[in-house]
Amino acid sequence: MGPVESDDPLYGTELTFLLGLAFQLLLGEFNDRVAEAGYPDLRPVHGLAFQALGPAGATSSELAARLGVTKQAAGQIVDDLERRGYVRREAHPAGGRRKLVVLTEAAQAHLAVAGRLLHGLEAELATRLGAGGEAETGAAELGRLRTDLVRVIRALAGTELPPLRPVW
Amino acid sequence: MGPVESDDPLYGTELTFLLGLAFQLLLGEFNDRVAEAGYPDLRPVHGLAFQALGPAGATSSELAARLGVTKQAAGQIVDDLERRGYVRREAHPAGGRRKLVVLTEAAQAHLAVAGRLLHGLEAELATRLGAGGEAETGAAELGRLRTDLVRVIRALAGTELPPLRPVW
DNA sequence: CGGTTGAGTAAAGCACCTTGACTTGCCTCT
DNA sequence: AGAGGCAAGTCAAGGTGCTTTACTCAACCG
Repeated sequence: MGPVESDDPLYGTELTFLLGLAFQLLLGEFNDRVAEAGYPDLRPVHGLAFQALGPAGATSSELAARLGVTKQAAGQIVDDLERRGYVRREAHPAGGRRKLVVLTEAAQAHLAVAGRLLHGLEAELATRLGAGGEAETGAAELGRLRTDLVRVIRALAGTELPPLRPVW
Repeated sequence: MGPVESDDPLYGTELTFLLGLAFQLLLGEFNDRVAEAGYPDLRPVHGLAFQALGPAGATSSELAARLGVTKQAAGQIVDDLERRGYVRREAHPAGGRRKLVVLTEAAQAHLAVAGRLLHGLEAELATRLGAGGEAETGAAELGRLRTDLVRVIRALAGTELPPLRPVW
């Protein structure tokens, strides 16, 4: 039988530290799998950009606001993704200097793959958690964790959520 | 009565995203308070360095290993902290080229303040969570969250924990 | 029409880290 | 003792990903 978590030295460490470590480990594992799945040079911010653009596309200034970066930084990200065939700049229906940045099929394929990988990873995690021999299933534990995290986020941020940014 | 979290649109988002957002919000709040408490230019990595050095001090190569960076980067951090009076380089008892990096009283005072701020923040969070009107107290919820996080971390990393690094 | 607004871009700077190359003190092996 | 190796520390250069500053260009509005 493994260590009981209340005996684990980790249990006494700061909540912030635990959150950071869990996030880092999960994101790192996800990123490794994304790389293995044929996207070695797509960083998490690229996936976030794909999500922020969405099926309808957006201008790069809108993208900047959604990612929480300057419009210059967003422009560089779009340049990079365009060069690699993940987005196109099209004429914007509203005219002006505006350009509509839209996802190519390559980006949509990546989104689908990334979604599968995320869910697969979470399912694996549930299995590993459930294998401890406790009465509770891993899936139930992850559901509870998710609920608690949502409550913490709402307590800290209210209804308006900030963009997820690289942490320090 | 506030929104029930299973109705919250956040509930459907990825676990990784929730972890990242919770971490970012909590760390950001902590960092703001550290700045207000008189340490406007101490970043989280500096606090981690203080913890990694500990009461006995360490060489900068040891510090590098504990922070998960190159020894050059650790050397720069030590240079910076030394210039600002938070650490001193002393002769190492084991001799050689080694130098023992030790905390000054300023750093120890900072560690004490940071510890108070972290615990205060967590206590506030517990109060806010408990104010929802549910049967469960905020402190109980945070204890459960902590337990779940420890289990997730152990499932992903095993017994050897990697250093906490900036995330992407 | 002149002025303002806002999207996009270009250039430079900066924070923070890496890789590469080197010096220096000690230890080991013959 | 002397040669070689090893590990700590340090210089120097490079690179990434962002910001700040400054500009151009298109539409709108009085």
